[in-house]
Amino acid sequence: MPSLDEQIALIERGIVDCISRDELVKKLEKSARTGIPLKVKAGFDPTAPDLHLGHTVLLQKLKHFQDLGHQIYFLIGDFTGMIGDPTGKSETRKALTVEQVAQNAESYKEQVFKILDPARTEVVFNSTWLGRLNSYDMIRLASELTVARMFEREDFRTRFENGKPISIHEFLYPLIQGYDSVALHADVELGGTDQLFNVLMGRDLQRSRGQEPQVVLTLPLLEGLDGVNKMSKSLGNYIGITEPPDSIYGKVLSISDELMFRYYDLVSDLSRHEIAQLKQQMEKGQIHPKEVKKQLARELTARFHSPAAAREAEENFEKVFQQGGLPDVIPEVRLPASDEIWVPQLLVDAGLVSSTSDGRRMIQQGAVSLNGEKVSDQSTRISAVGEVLAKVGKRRFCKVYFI
RNA sequence: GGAGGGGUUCCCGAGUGGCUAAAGGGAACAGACUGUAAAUCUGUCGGCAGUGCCUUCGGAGGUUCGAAUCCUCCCCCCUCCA
Repeated sequence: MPSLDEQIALIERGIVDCISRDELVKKLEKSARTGIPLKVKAGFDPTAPDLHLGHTVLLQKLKHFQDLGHQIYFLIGDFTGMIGDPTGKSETRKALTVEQVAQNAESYKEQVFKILDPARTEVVFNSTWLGRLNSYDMIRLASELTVARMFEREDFRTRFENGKPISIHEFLYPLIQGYDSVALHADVELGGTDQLFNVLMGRDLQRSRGQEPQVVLTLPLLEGLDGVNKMSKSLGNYIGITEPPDSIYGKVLSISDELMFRYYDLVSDLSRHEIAQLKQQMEKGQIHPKEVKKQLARELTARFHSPAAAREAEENFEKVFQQGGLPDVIPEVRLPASDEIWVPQLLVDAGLVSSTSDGRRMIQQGAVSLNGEKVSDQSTRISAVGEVLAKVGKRRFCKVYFI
């Protein structure tokens, strides 16, 4: 077991808020003394079982606690998932069925254990205790806080001020999340900085029910590939941890140089010292920025796949994008043979463009080639026999077999 | 319950009878450039065998030669008053 100072240093790496540090120290001391591990909780939304790099910031921190011998509660918010979130502010979410939740949970486990140690992770569902609350319990829970307190949360306040709808039940979400901490007797809760309000709610409720309040740690939100918005599936600016090696590698390499160091800070296993060194060498011109980025891409690809897969992804990338070659794996499509086929139609059938109009546009823009020959006339027809390699833009390929 | 405001193409948002497939911005895609799928610049951005036709402006009807724009009913959202 590392010393208390070492433990705290590890825990504090990369975090934004720690409320409060004194309490954290006391809990760690007590745990060391009694040999009872701390209960560390983090909640996840059951509607999106595709974890992305942004989630791993939090998972890495959970891993730190695990490495220090503490107990992780990986909480799946299936109760709220089954109710659905009808705010409609982003996409309207549909309520999930019991089967879907179970399925998603399995998918979660598969992904999460790429990072966490299954032996020290308890996957829990908040429907276990929330499903047992009756109306009376819910109203009593709701009586424990005020509307004014709710408006402390920026999201609610701005939506209200901008005339955007807020459903009553949205006020219940922070309460429910806080109640989870009560039910689990959580010692520590982790969340993104956007969750600060919600996780603090757990402290209030624990206190009002005579429990020792949990320590709250918040982690920065990882920016998505655009470098501006937070990484999220709905914005499409994410790197999913189950994506194929080529895709992970390529996406990492596509980020800006500035964002690259943000990623290093938040998701790399390198020490702060090593990162600072890389940065310095790059600024001095001793290392090319691209090399620094490749290193990150290799590290992350290897983490979610394997070092071998990372090497292969790198070779593929260089082949395709630096030398304009072809990737090893090209999607294949079989189409019925015929005398001739209009090229835009071929592109639609091959799934390379969404409509023949789109296909014509691509041809106009000089983006289409067949067997390496650029197609310049949008009325081009080819005989539909044998096979043809169709390419749209730099990275949309399809091998078409006419049968 | 009363009064007022609003629902536009993937998103935000302009548009009050024809010149509007609908400004502008964002996203996305393509081309150039580049160490990169970054940045920048340029272009494209409803569908269709095609410069013509079809579908689109919350929904359904109606007025008109012609409607996102006018009328009727309905659905949804917001604000204020009660």
